[in-house]
Amino acid sequence: MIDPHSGVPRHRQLADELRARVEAGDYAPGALLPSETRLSQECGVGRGTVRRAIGILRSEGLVDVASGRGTRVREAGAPELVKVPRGARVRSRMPTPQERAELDMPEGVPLLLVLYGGKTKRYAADRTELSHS
Amino acid sequence: MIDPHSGVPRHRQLADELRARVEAGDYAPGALLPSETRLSQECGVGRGTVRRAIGILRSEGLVDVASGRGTRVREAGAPELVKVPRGARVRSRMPTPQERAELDMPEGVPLLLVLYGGKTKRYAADRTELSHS
DNA sequence: AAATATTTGTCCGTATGTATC
DNA sequence: CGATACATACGGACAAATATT
Repeated sequence: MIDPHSGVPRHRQLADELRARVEAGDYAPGALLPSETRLSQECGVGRGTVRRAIGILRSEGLVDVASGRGTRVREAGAPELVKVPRGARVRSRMPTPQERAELDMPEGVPLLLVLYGGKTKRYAADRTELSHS
Repeated sequence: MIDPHSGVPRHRQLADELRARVEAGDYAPGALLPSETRLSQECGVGRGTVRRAIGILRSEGLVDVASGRGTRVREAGAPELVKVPRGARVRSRMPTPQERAELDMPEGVPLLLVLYGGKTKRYAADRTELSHS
């Protein structure tokens, strides 16, 4: 449960708790989490605190939140394999909102950047795996 | 400036505005952004709204917030080059809090995962560039 | 089809604590 | 010490999206 005097902020405690439940399979992929109001009541914290906790899981790419529907554990799809040419460089960073829109990426998912010959190719990291061969 | 009637939430408008200023070099890397109270006054929004906007930039890895000091544009350090063996696979995702601590990563920075021979090596994406040669 | 309930999204105001200058 | 600035947290109020009846 949440301990207000532990020194750890409550929204972090709650995020840790929910993350543990997800990783333990307590909430399966695709399953709905309890509503914000419910979690607020059951955990004895304000709704804003619940939203912050869920915001953390969102930015970690662990859950998907949809207005009016609720919060679901994100399902991991099999990644597409992309071959990278020899000598290419690979980096990673979070996408700009524009890139997110263009590649139709959910929140909390990083970009994979392949730099080669002065050009840069972008891939959504939740759908892509790079291989060099 | 911020238009309360544009349909776009104010904290998003402000985040877009600040991001644009950063990318335009208006706030240089290492420079301090205006304080939350200042932004709040100048933009005519609540301080909570300012904090949410800055929170977005934080999760994008664009700025660093330090208690009592202010909000700074993150400086991009020269990345270390890591060589990747042939046949290895590369993925990327956001780190768990534990991984963040172990690798001493700031917020909003993804992980680079190199999978090779059943093992997985982790790198902080803001300090690492992968190459195969 | 329509009304209602549920759930998330936004915004505000306020209060308290902690770190820095 | 005081002033400034960020961090956390709560509460209330609506709005918007979706689900349900």
